[in-house]
Amino acid sequence: MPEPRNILVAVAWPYASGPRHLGHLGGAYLPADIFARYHRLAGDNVLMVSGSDVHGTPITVRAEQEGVSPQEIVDRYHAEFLDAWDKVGIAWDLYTSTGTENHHEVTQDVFSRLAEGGYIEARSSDQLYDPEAERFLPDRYVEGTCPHCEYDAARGDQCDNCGRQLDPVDLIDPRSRLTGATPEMRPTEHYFLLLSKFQDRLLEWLRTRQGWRKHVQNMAIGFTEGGLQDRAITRDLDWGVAIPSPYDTIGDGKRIYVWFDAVIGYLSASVEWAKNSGDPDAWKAWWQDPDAESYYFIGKDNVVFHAVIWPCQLMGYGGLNLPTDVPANQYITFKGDKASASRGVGRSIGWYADRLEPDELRYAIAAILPEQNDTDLSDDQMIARINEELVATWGNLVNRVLSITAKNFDSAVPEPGPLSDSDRQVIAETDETLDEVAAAIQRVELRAGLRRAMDGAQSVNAYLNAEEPWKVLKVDRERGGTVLWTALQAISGLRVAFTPYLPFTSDHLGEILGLEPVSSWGRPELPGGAPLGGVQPLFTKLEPDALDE
RNA sequence: GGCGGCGUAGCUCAGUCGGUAAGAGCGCUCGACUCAUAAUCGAGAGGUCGGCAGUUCAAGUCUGCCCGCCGCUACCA
Repeated sequence: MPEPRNILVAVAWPYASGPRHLGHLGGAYLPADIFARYHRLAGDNVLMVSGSDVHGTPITVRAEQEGVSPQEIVDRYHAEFLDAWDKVGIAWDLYTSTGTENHHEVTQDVFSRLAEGGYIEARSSDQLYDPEAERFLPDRYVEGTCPHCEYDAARGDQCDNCGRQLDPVDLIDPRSRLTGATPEMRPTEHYFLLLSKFQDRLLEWLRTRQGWRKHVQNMAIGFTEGGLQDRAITRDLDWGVAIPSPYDTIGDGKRIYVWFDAVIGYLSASVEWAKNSGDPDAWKAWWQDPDAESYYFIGKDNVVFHAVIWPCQLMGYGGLNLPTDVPANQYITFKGDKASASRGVGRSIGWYADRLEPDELRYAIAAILPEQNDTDLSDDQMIARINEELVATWGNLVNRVLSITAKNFDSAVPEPGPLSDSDRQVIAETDETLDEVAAAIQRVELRAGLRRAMDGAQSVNAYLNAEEPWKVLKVDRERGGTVLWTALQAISGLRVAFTPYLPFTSDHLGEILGLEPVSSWGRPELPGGAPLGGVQPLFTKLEPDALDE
């Protein structure tokens, strides 16, 4: 057995400003879960963390629109996310939020350390100020008429009508979203992260990464080559992590802004997990041991934050591991449109989880993970994949073997006679399948891994068609029983290969076969004579209208 | 506008360093089987690899231009 590896599975922090949809599930949460489940079975020490991102202006804007506190918005969606992870089986070691005291402390520590290292400094700039509310306004708090399309409710950062990036000073007839007052420019002081100081080191690091997805590496290198600009990390807000002493002297009503603290969540969540585990230093095995590995599962819109800015923060802090890989996914689109909860494209994870068995949902998404390209998905395609691949190939294989065995051998594993070459070959192929699925998952080629497992199931179906045990049993009971014994061994192996993808039915199948939950990456042998549970389908075939509301 | 990614069979996608005759799954057609959730297995049809031009003995792969989609463009994260 190889030495266990310490593997940090860091998953994008969902923004608690609205429901998350299948694009998020396929972009980050499901691939991370598959990857983490595999490594746990392979005996590695996995720490998989994430949490709800509770800061940022979309949350405060929404709260003001609804007339509630930001915390109420956050609590609502945090609870929804927890429910979704439970239903879909996303098995976190810790799912927390950026609203914890621990997160604030860790963020402040990172801030202070970077400031001590000379990587953060205060600068003054002119910002829009609301004279009635007596506060500075983030871009999103300013609205007005878009200079491009004349849409009259364009936000200061972007026009929702024509989609263009805006600068709030370009807005025609700008007004404060708080009071309607006309904003004026006033000087204000903020802290800047001096990204420019990391430019050369970062570029050298990015250029030497091995095995990264091409689009991720190129995007990060291209962005960095364009010149890293120092970037403000505080805002005139009262919702966010407080600026730590002695740096809290640049004026009232300022907080550390969300993009700086959100990525720190990976570290703070690891620290929180360690505290909970009873060993407050336990997180160091994933962050300070140079042999530890870290994989960041995110969508492609987040590449710059995870492959450029977060590594800079880590370099500046010192002594912490940089990402081993950032296997960012592209997008799942729905009939060509990017999924977007705010635009009503693509329904929430919970909506699907209420209508599909969790493993059916997991299969439908895992089979089309957008690892290289944007991938289009529709409800009809999901149903077709579930029925025609998952149910027909894997579900039916299990069902047909268990059915014949139950009828002919009184629901027990048959005692095998001498094995033929074809018997040995099917079992050997199953073991190869396990190896190849493992290799694919380690390369974070999760679609390919699932495909390989399905190929394994097809091989066993072909073996059964060739051996025809239902005929053989009528003339040679021992030989027929040997074929079924062989098929059961193969199913036992394939079950393990499918476990990272289909954990619920893996457990169910284990109960039927009289096996413990899968705990290692290898094929458990089913001894002749072992009792089998009742025959029941692993999956239910879906009606064509199963997702029609 | 600038930077990056992508465009391959009806659908969803693989194609490494340029190299037999372009691949998979699903769908479709035909055949076999009838243990199994009308499931399974086998065979087959189906592609001017977005377009044009170029480099090369050889281009899906390299170069240029064009068309289309997506992301980033530093106050969404």
